[in-house]
Amino acid sequence: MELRRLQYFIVLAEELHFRRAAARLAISQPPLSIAIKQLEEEIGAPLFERSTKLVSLTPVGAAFYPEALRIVAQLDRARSIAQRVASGERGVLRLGFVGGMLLRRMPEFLALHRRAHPEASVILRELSSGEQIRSIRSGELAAGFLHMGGPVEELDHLLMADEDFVACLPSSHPLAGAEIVKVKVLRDERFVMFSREISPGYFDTVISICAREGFSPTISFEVGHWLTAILLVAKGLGVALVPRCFANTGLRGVSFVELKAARTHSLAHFAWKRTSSDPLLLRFVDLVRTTLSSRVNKHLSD
Amino acid sequence: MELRRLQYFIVLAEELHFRRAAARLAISQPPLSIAIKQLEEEIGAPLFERSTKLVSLTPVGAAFYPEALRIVAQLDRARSIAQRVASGERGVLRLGFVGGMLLRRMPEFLALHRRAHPEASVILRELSSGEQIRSIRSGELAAGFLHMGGPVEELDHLLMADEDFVACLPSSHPLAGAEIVKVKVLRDERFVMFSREISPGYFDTVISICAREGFSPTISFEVGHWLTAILLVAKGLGVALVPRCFANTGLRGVSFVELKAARTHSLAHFAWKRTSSDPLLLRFVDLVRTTLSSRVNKHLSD
DNA sequence: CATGTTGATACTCTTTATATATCAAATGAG
DNA sequence: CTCATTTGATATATAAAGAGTATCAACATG
Repeated sequence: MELRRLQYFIVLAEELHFRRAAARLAISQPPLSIAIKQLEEEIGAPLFERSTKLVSLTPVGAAFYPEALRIVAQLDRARSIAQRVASGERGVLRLGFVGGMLLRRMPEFLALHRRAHPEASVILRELSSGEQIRSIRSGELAAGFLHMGGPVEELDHLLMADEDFVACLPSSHPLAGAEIVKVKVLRDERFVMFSREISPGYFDTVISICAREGFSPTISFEVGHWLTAILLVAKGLGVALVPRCFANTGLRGVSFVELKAARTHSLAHFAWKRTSSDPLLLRFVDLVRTTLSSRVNKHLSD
Repeated sequence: MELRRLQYFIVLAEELHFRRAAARLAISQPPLSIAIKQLEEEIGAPLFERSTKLVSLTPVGAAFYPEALRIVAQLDRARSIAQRVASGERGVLRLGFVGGMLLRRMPEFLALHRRAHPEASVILRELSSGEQIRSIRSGELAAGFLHMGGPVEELDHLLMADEDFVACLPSSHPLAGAEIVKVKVLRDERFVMFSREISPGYFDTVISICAREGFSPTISFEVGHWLTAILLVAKGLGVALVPRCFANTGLRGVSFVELKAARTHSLAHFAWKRTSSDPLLLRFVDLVRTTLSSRVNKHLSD
């Protein structure tokens, strides 16, 4: 069953006149006669009753007409959906993120994206950086907010944040009110760390900060989520070294104190597959890039 | 947008492998590549991501796939509906009838038809014989149960009933209990008649029955519906001469008495347009014809 | 580095669709 | 009643599109 024949049928069913229908279709009359005949053969029954002076729909033709209309409508719908996905108006954007990104500019990017593409949806998955890299390369994720140790094959990335570390102390801690402390004064504290499995980069960075100051931290807890870590500190169960952005959590019971000469930074990245052609992703990358370069630092709360 | 391309797209989306998909489609691989390329041009965006070792759907292709499936499904549906209408399984049968036919075998035919074609629907319109003939010739009705004065151009018909007339008297009438009466004894009664406008054949027949007996009936009421006529008789407002089948109404207050030597019959017909090819009508004509010739006289109540 | 995949391309041939010209049947005007 | 006109169907030639064969470049594998 060819689509052209359906179009011919629809027009003829509306005109009930071969020559007029042919004119509307911008073809000559004979091919129309032939096409209708072929359609009737395929269905196995006449669709029109012809006399030299009158063309009318048979009951079969009358039943077929609305169905033919639906086919054409469905076809337009399919084309339109595909084109809207292609233009980035519509579609699904799968993004990974490590929890800390919620304290950086990620929510701002999401809000801008929603405003720019109200028909599009976003699926967020909280994953470690390593898992994100795997998922992005396999195509499971379109992009991710993560920490990259160095360049990764196939991935492009943007630097979202370059932050130094601050100490995260319970408010009850004697140093909680200090302006700035040396890392060394924390040598006898017990440390709450992100699990090395989840975030090896963070783990190693903290270890190296301490090592530079001449001690190896005593680890009381290794946790898998940043909220857990901060809460443990708030409960007085340890201290932590965290990127500065965590100072924005607003959680009670914790204080953040500048570290003297930490000299080690936390790099936050936005990364995606270089070869991807997903239009929504391309738009999102543009959005992130232009927003970052415009150096607007306001944070949208949602 | 050609349908074949859609089929190709669907198979390729499922196989994600040009050669396998081409094999499943029973074509060679190059035309498949070309067809997909054309489809992509029409949509305006790539549907597949190709590498020498891996074919995968782009987001556009993934969004297009279920829509393409729906198109094909809708197409099958359209074809199937048309074919079921063609086979008479499905469709609409528009029938006219004059009221009295409900007391003849018309309900039986309808019941048989419903049993034979449970998916088909029937639209019934109570119309005078003349209106039915016009509607059948114009195609508004497929057929009708009516009284035909004689052969009608374009129409075929079957004789459904050939009944003599009986007298319809109020139960309170002195002759109500009689076995048989002469028409002449009704000469001083007042007659309830079907309107000549609605049913000229009936009107003229009754007049001629009376005329043969040497009188002209006094008409008290002309009514448009058989129920009205019988009810008026039941209320004692007149008598009527009616085809025998009306004795089956079961209404209280009326008695039916045989007429001696009425010699005039009421012919009930089933008529349809000779040139019609509506499969449901053809089935129904067959049904009526075979049922009539099988001489089964039982009436189905529903 | 040779070999066997993959999908894309070039070219030919067949099929299909279309247009022009024409026909038979029916209608309407004179 | 006759002739011109209109209807949809048909015949034939031409142009477009589809499919097949052969081949290519890119990549993976041993």
